[in-house]
Amino acid sequence: MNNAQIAAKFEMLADLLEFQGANSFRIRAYRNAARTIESLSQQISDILNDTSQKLTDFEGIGKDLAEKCQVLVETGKLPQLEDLQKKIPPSVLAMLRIPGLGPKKAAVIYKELGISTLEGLREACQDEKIRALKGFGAKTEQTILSGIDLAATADQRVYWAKADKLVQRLREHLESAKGIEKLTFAGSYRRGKETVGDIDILTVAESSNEAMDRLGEFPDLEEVIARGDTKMSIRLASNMQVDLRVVPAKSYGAAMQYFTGSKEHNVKVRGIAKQRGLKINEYGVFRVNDDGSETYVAGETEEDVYAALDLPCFPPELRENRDEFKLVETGLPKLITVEDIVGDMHMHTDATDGLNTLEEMIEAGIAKGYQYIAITDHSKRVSMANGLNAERLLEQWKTIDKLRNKYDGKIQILKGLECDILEQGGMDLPDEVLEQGDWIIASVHYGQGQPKQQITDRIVGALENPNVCIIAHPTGRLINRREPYEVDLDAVFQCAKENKKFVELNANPARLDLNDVYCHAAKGQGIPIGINSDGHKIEGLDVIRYGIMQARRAGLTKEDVVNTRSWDDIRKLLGRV
DNA sequence: GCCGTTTTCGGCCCGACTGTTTTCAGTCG
Repeated sequence: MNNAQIAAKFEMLADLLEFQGANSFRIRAYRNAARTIESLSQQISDILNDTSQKLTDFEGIGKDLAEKCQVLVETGKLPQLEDLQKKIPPSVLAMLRIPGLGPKKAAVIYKELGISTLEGLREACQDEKIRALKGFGAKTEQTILSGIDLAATADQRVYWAKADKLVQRLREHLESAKGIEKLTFAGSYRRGKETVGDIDILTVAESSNEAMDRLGEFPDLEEVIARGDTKMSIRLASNMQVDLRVVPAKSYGAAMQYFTGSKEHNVKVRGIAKQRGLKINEYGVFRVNDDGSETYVAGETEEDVYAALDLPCFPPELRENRDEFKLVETGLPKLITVEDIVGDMHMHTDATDGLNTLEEMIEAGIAKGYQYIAITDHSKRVSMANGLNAERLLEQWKTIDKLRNKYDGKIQILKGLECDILEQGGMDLPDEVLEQGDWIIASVHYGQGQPKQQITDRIVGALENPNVCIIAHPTGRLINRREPYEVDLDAVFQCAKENKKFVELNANPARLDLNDVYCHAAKGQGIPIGINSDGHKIEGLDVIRYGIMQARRAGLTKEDVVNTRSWDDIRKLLGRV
């Protein structure tokens, strides 16, 4: 049983306990543990087998949950969870996804009416049975009814890149309103998470009514969910929820801090404030006086808010309560920026499945101001993409030789290849061909469903090939679409380290592979990470910034990344000079 | 259920909005 599966069991247990009305802190403990487990770069099973480590060393995992992890790893089951599932049909949990219907109300519906499915709930609403329950009314019944269809799609999160397009439109729309003095998009969008579930907007405005009216005029609006004096929530036709908060200028920084999150980061910050006799909320930092009154200490800027707690202003990407508070002692890392990138080392041309010619891609690289690019078309196994055989590849490299004269002094053009790692293991093209290139990427495209050992052996084998420089998209995951393959990344990292090889952070917004947790782990091992576009057309080169966002979440600095260096320095890293 | 430089017990973040209430519980973020 892997970490994701263990975390899912704990989440399920938390859901069921919540439904039962259990102690809320106990429920939180399960959820915290699930989060911790999901962000571990090592498998729980490996930690259990390693006598030098204890599960209880990890935050949020105590004696009890460590034992439950062990039971899950050994048996794949959790007796406590199975007992609960016997009492509560899993289908009732679907009710919790209906906006406005939480565990308390759902429990009443289940207990009083015996309803356990969304269909049963729909019928009860239509028969006006829900409004008869204590604490319910006609309005609640209507909310539930119209929320049932939403429940199916409610927790769909969109790629950050897609959220960004929406944010730009919202920004333009709101900025044209009169009296909006400040405007920030907070939440997971600001933290640069790979996916975004809703949009949080924060403003300082002369009139909150005008700001809200303006949001109400947004063309994609489907419904206004709530609107009060300072807060408004709307749902767009795409089902995306947008929340707007209007705050006073002296609270703007505090509100930014508060609404940027993450929730877990803020819980920690609040705890630190409390230890110091301070209170922090979206309006500011306050000193709690002996008589119970409160004095405003800070709140105008985020820097002020953190400074009031003797904390540095954490970059939003680090605010996950992973290890950012521990980093304070040694100083926060200076996170990488788009400007640090001096080359792109993974792209395709129309020789295979790209849309633009070799020269067009080179010109695009020059337009980006890069020192170098690597042309890395597919190898022959990827027949669907018209992959290159030895003859066509060598022909392309000859052309590059000629183009190097033409573009001398403007950009370095590396002879590269994205060479397929074959299903049975081994590289798609022979070593005597590969060794004539500058930059060989190895990647898996076929046999993604193979067992862990087999697929790991293939990747490790590729890294041991002296011609290979880097593993592209090492887990193969596609966000929201395809799970990662069952690769043992510990073994991959170990091998990369021993052989002075690199791993890729593929910047395509659907891949972002490696993810933040594994990039952080690779950095910890001292393995350089290449952030590449995998562009299949000129505009495809623009995705680098999504990769940078992910890299920042992993705490990467310029020094951790391959293509912030000159090509000569990269060759040194590879031990080739 | 977790955690500890006041603590091994008694805390565990906190405010806005809605609906159903006559002062508050539930939900959400």
